[in-house]
Amino acid sequence: MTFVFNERDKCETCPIRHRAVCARCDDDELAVLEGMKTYQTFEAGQPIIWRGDDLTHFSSLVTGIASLSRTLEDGRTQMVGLLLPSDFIGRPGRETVDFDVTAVTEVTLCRFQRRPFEDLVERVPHISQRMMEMALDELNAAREWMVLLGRKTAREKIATFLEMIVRRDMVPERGLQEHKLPLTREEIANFLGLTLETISRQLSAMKQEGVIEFIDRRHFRIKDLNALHLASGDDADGGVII
Amino acid sequence: MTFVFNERDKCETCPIRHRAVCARCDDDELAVLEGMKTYQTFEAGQPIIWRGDDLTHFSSLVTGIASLSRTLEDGRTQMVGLLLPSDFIGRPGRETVDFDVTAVTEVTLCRFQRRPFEDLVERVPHISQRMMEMALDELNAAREWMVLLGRKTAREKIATFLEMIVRRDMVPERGLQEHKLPLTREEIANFLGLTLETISRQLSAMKQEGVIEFIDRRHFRIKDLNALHLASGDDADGGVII
DNA sequence: TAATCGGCTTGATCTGTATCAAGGACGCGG
DNA sequence: CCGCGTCCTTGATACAGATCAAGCCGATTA
Repeated sequence: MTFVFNERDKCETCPIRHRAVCARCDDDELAVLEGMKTYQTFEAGQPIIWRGDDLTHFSSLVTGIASLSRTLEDGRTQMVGLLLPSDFIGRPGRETVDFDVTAVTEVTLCRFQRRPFEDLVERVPHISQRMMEMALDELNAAREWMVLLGRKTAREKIATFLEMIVRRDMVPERGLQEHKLPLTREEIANFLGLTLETISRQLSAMKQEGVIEFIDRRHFRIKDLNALHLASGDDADGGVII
Repeated sequence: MTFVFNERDKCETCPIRHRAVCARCDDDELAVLEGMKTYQTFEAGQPIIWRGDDLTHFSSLVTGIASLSRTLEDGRTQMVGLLLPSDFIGRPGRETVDFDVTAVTEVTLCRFQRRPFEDLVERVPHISQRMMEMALDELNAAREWMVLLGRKTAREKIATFLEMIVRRDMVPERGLQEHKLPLTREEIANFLGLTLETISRQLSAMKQEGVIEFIDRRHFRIKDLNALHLASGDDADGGVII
C-alpha cells in the first residue's frame, strides 16, 4: 500500500486493471472510463457508505480492505463480505446501498458517478459481462459462507477462516510462512457469527495444540496445515475457497 | 402448476418470459433461444444435479421449487437458496456445479446446452445484462440470509422465514389469508441452520402466543402480522425482503 | 380395520457458545 | 516514564438450542 494514487494515474498501470469491472475493456472503452474516474481515500476504520445512503457513485476498490456488514437494532452485527482489491461497490439499478461499507485498512477507491456509469453498463457489453462474472463469483463465495454460518462449529469456522487467509497469500515452496490477520478479534467474530471471546479462546486452543503459532497478536504461522484443513470441516477437497 | 409444458411451447407465452434470463431479449434473440431450448421435468424429492457433476446444461426454472444446498461429510446440510420460477441454474465459465440442486416440489426446467448458451452470453448483451441483474439480486438475498444465519435467534429466524412466505403471496386487501409452507420441518431447519425439533417447538410456541394459526401441518394463517414482524428482528422497515 | 410409514410434536437432558467479569499487553500522547 | 485507551486473554456461569427418546397423527396399503 505504499503506492500512491492521484487523479493523473493511468488505467493501464492500475494494479487492478485485469481483475476489476474494466478487466475485459479494450483501449477505447478504457479511455472512456479513464475520463470518468476519480480517486478517493479512506482511513482505516472510517465508514465508506451506510446502508440506506444515496448511492452517488460506484467504485472499484483499488488498495486496502473494506467490509460489508449489517447491524441489527440491538447492535448485533454480521459481516457479509470482505472487499479486496478489484471488488466492486454499488449495483446498477439501485439508488441506495443495502449494507454498511467500512474501511478495515486504509482504502483507495476508483469512483464513477452513478448515472454515467449505469449508461455505460447498458452500452458496453464488456462491462456487464465482467460484472456478471464478478457477481457470480461473489454469489458463490456468499453461499459457501452461508454453509459456514449455518452449520459449522466455532472451531470449524475459525479453521476455515485461517485457511482462507493462508490460501490467499500462499507462495508455493515456502513452508512456515508468516501471515497477517487483517481483522481484529471482534471483526473476525462479526465475520464468523461468533463472539470475540470465542475467537480468542479457539485461537489459544489451536496454539496449545500446535496447529498455529503466533508471532504477535496479528501475525501467525501455520505449524500443521493438514490439521488446519481437517479442522475446517470441508470435505476431501471438493471445495473451492472463495 | 396444472399448466403442462412440452417442446412445442412458445417462449412468448411462457410464464417466466419477463423475469428469466431472457427477460430483456427482443423477438430475434428470443427466436434463437426458442430453437435451443428443451423442457425437462423432475418429481418432488428428486435430485436435479449434484455438486461436482458436469454441467451439461444451463436451465431456467419454469414451475415449481428447487433447493440449492451443501452437505458436509457428517451429514449436516445447509440450504443456501430456494430456486423459484425464473431462477437460473448454472454459471457461464464453470464446468461443474458447486451445490446440490434438488426438486422440492415437481419442477419444470427450460434447458439450454452449455456451450451454445455460453456463446450466446458473449454475443447477446441483453442476456449478460439480465444475468448480471439476477446475480446481483441473488447476491443481496444471500447476504440478507447470512445475517440471519450468523446473528438471529431461532425465533427471529422462523419469524423471518414466515414473513418471507407471507410477503411472497400476499394479496393486498385480504386479511387472514391462508399460506402454504412449501417445505417440511426438516427442510425449514436446513434452510435456517436449525434442527427440525427447534422448528417444531417454535412454531408451536407462536401458535400458543396467538401469532399464527395452523389449518393443518402445511397450512397456516397469520393472526398478528405486527407481532410476526417484530419477532423477525429486522429493524423498522429499512429492509427489503428478498 | 389393522398395519405401516413419513412427518411431526413434545419431553428430558446435555453442551457449545454467549455472557458477565476481571485483568494483562501494548501503543500513544503528554 | 506515566497514564490512558484499545485490543486481547482468561475464568465463571448461564442459557439457547442440540441431542436423545418416545409417541402421535394422517395417509396409504392390505
